[in-house]
Amino acid sequence: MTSTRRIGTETSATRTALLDAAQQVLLEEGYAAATSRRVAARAGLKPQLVHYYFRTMDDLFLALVRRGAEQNLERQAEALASPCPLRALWELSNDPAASALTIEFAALANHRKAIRAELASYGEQFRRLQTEALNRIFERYGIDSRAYPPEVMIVTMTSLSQVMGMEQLLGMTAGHDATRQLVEGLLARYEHDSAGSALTLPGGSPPD
Amino acid sequence: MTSTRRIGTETSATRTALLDAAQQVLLEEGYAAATSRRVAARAGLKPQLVHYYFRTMDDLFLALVRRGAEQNLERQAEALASPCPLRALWELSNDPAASALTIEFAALANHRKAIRAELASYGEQFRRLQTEALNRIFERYGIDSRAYPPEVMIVTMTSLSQVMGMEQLLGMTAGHDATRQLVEGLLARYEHDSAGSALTLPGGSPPD
DNA sequence: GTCTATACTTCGATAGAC
DNA sequence: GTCTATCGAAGTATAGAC
Repeated sequence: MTSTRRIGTETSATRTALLDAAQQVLLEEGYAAATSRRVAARAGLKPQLVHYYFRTMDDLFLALVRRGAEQNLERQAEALASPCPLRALWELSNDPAASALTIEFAALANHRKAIRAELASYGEQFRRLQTEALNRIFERYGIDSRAYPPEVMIVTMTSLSQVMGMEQLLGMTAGHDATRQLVEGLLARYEHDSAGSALTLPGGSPPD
Repeated sequence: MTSTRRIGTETSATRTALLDAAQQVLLEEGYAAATSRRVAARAGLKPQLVHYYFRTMDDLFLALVRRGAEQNLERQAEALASPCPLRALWELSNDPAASALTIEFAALANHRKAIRAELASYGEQFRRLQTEALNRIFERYGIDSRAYPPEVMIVTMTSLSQVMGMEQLLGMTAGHDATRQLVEGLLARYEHDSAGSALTLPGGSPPD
């Protein structure tokens, strides 16, 4: 039969601290460094607590994927409901920390079946919600959905922000400014930037 | 002082076997599984040989990055010199194995300074060669480089193939077909597909 | 419900034998 | 020039104490 081993509560503050620590380690040092010892050390706790609250490391990563995805689903819903949904979506997807996390999760998913399934499931959910919203938005803006389907815009925006974010982490920036300018131009055609845009402030945007 | 420890020859067949094994493990199980023991086991050799030929695991990964990049630089040069350079570049970047390797290396580079530097250096080199070639091609095809700069096309094609390749590995395909169709349509506007296209040919081209 | 003592496995790396 | 014997550190996970 299955073991009688017990497991910590989902509402425990210690559990949350471990998740936070795991996310930090993942972002700063990569998933190969996200070991039970280092995660616990980051949280100022004993390594065995990781296994008490998550049993296996896979379970910890799964919990992290779920928590992050749920947070992002909320943020995306807000973006899509905002007065400038295209721009809001673009800025949301240009969060560098999110890019870094996605890379780690993608690499992790490449050889961990459970994580791959969870990530794919959330990914499809994101894309479905985006596509539904864009269908309505394209209609509102009068964009021809047959010549330029909403899914294509979604895939393109997602790809551009993801890869440029990744390249930026490596220190590569060739072609980024020109690409951003072109995207901004397209967005401005449909959504005038009266709602404060951090990316196109007059006077030129400050470098990072 | 520096240690007197010796190191294997660059031309050794054993060394090449270890590089091949490392690449396989990286592709199939991810970089966290690419340990000296597993790489050696895949090659049918003793783990200590990894450290004899590469001293540290970082050195092994660096050698792998260099070997892969040099191979790809050659393939890209051929593509750019072909009669349909845009299509050749698109098909080259749509190699799924290359996408998988890039993800692993990117994740690896996120927390290993030496690898990040090497990857960024090669990345800039790729992009520079691509941009130079596209400048000539745009001129030949009569594309307005100011409205649509070559770097933007490079970044866009690279991003699309990279992210769609990654998503495909996860099992996500929403929006891919429509996006590919649109890209193919754009390419066909400039380059008629008389030269065999591996992606659209019935019967397909043989895998490597 | 929460945490610790402990077992056992695998890791990177070196010194030294052939 | 090539490979092996071996070490100390770090990894996951469980059984049992508070």
